[in-house]
Amino acid sequence: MDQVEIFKALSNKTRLQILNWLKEPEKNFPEQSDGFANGICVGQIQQKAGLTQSTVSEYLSVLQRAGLVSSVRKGQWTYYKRNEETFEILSRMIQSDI
Amino acid sequence: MDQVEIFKALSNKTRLQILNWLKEPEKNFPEQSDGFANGICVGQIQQKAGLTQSTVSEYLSVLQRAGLVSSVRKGQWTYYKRNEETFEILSRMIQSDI
DNA sequence: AAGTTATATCGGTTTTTCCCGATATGCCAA
DNA sequence: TTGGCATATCGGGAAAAACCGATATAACTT
Repeated sequence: MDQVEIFKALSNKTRLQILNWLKEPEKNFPEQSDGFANGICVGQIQQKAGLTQSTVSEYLSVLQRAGLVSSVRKGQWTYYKRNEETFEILSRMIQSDI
Repeated sequence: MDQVEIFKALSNKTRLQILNWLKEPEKNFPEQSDGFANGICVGQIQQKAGLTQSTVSEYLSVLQRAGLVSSVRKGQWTYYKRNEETFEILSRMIQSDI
């Protein structure tokens, strides 16, 4: 739980948007046809973000290293979803630690 | 209340330390002889941070632009203190917005 | 007015971040 | 096993951040 790493991950407009989109996958990624239980795959996120595939892939691993999302590989797809526990811890950390 | 600006301000170890020191001014800045009501002056913070005066001054204005601290000028000193309201808003923002 | 002290700002070097295109890897299908 | 698709990684150019030393400003002192 590296504070600086978390705040760096959150210091980017696109990454904040991605996290926000992942709060309501059904609403924000209606194109995804294979359910939402695993999360959302990189391609869907990339399309919505309007940045290149490499950039979005990199952004997602920044978020993952910070513990803000988790990923599952299924076949050729990697699905990302929010890790709500980290947000709760972070919120409490701001109230008590920082 | 610019989210990215706040998170950038928090993305630095020294700045996080400064915010933490300012939680308990009496404990962390016992050298300050003129009371704590106004906050802590730049020189005290600089000494504790071990960075140059210009760097610490710059850091404090980064924190101020993000709304995390406020400052008062008194004579030749500028006193900084935490702006607790921003931390509360931030904590809630993480629970609901982000 | 001239000197001293506290802070802010300016100009610069080094490191980090942003974002890209190209390439590698992993998985599936024919 | 060849080809295609999804994702990851690599190398790099441009912009921003992390510092610094030098200088400016502002206020106080004598």
